[in-house]
Amino acid sequence: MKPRTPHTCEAWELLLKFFFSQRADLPALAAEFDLSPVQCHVLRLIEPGQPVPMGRIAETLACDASNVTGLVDRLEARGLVRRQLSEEDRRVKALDLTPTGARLRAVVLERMTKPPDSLSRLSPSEQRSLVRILRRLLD
Amino acid sequence: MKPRTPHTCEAWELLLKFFFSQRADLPALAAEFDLSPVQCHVLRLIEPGQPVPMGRIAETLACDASNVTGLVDRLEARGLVRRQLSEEDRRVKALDLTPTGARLRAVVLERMTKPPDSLSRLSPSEQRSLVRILRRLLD
DNA sequence: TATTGTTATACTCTATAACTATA
DNA sequence: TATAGTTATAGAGTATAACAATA
Repeated sequence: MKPRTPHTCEAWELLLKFFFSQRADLPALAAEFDLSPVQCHVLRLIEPGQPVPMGRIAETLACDASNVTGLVDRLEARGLVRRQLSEEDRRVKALDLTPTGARLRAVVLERMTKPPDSLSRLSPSEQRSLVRILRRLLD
Repeated sequence: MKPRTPHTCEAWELLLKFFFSQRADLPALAAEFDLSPVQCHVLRLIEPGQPVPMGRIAETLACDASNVTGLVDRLEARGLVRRQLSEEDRRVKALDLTPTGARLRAVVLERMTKPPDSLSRLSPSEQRSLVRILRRLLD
């Protein structure tokens, strides 16, 4: 009896392999901006003008809330983010980008979203298929 | 004038999004075996019976060689890996798995390569396309 | 001289536990 | 009592620089 989805495991193995092959670039990329990979991640999570509660950052990073304190301390010391007290619930502190932070975020994202050469080498039709499949994957 | 590969950036954005959505699971997965994500990575890089020079680990991890010393110290203290002096070049120390390490590696890999549900939900033909494209990507 | 791995040092990331202020 | 964030503490990952042994 054949399994119903014989290619699932292979697809996952290939994705992992691709993931690991790209992973090595992230620290160097972050370092270009004097950021750690996690700091990049945090910057990415805050869209300008849309403050995010600190607890939500911890949740998305899947880390303890206490880490976010130090993480934000460092970003705030560099003038990239601001802590805002929430009106509704005064326990909550929401993070917003400073103008400097918003500019840096834009540059970092621009740099991060530059596709690797391997992707550019795919044919247009392969790229279209990949986009279609990834959209389904992320639903 | 249209760019030649209009879907490249979108494909990359989607891949990044997928990576980040999966990334959060790795620390928890590693923790199931009392390993850090990087320790998992190192275990993964050593195939049983095929010793790997420490320098090659540093290279693959894209980190400084000095980190590998401590990393391996901890794995060795747990009886998972062994340092072997190379015959040809006595400066080189090659890493090999102990029987315990080889067993743990197998279990970790088995667990890591279990595809996420989102992948299983793709149709067989979508999975075949994905595999084909990823193979090209990794060439 | 150059290279492999180690040591010393400093900083960041991470978790746990105890704490403060608010709900 | 419960929750959001902080502080204190400890362990692990990371880089730089100086070092030993070997090439």
